[in-house]
Amino acid sequence: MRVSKAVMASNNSKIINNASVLFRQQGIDATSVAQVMEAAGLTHGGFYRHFESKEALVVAALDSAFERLMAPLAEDIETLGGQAALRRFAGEYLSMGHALNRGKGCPLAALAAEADRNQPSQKAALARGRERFIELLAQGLDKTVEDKTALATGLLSVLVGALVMARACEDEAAMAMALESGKGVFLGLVSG
Amino acid sequence: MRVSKAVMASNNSKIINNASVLFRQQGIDATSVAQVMEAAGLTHGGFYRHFESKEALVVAALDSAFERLMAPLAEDIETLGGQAALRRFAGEYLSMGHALNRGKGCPLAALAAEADRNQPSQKAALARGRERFIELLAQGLDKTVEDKTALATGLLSVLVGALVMARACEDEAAMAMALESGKGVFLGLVSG
DNA sequence: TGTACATCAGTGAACGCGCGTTCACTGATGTAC
DNA sequence: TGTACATCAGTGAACGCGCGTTCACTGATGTAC
Repeated sequence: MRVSKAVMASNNSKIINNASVLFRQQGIDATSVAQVMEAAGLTHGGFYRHFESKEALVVAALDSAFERLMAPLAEDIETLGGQAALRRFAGEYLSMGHALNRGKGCPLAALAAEADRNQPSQKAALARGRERFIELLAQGLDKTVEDKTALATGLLSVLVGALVMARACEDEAAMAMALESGKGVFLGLVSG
Repeated sequence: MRVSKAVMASNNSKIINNASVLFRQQGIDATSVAQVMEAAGLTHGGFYRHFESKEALVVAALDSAFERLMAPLAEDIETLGGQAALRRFAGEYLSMGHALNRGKGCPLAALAAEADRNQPSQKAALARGRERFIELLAQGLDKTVEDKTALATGLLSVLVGALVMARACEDEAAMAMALESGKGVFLGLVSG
């Protein structure tokens, strides 16, 4: 039956949040609309009162995941200063916790390869997140850096590459080495 | 009807090669057995004379893709020497051609995130390729490098990360910057 | 080398299944008076 | 503020579809004599 506007808004958030986690954990194609709705405590039939299609949900889930990943970095840049914020962010991004918890992690590492191949709207959401990410990293760089965007682009590649490779490891020692080597490269580049 | 052993072996190769390309182009889940068989000029029913399951084909296709990617590097290390071979390899790996041609490119960049989530045999094939890749890169490093495996691990992250991020770009300028910045980081690390 | 026959690679229809999406229905919500 | 009613969020069955896999069948291959 009909629910109040407040409940519907809450359900909408639940759908997006659960989808965001499930997509990153299992992949987009491997996650069904019914599964997302069940995780949100609803039945699958009601999905289309919230989104026009699964594709629209994917875009909303990607945007939400990017927002949650980057908000803390944006805040840290304000409060701690650029360099300290970048170092702290890299420490968290390249942590075992992040490598072992895809569902709450970086959407680029989890979904770039898949979303890339999907509909243009998904590829666009991905490219949007990637650009905001680079802007934010560039913002944290020292003023003396010549081409901030170029360096930030390189930093992002290091972060994403190290995380993806860490997750491709079968033992924790190799995983730790992938993360550590990435951290070393990142810090070396930031310090100049 | 029955075909000769030679024809069957040729068909087997065609199945693996076409699967290898299609998986990288479209993703594993998004590529059907029927599609692979059609690309090989066969009908889907005969698939199970060649492989026990789709999963077994995925493993064979991954192994084949890694072999084709790394064989030229192994050869170059022998003939050109380590440093020159690594520089040449990075130039090809981080080229627009590679970024635009997923189907014949690096299986780590195309499939790491997806194969990781699939059955253990697929994750193992991926980890196997990753390890061989690191060994080969380490082999190309200068003798003065302290921890070759650690550095090679970092190099691989840079390669894969830059390629994945380049493919996530919507315009070619951003794509070129992602590749170039990755190349810069890679060469800086190799030169010490 | 020639013949008779068992083998089995490839065919194409069929299977059960889960997918994204649609729809008639329900009943609480929100609104007009 | 109270009442009558239109709206619409959520339900659960149903849709067509493509998937991985199975199977009876075909007829050329490979082998035993």
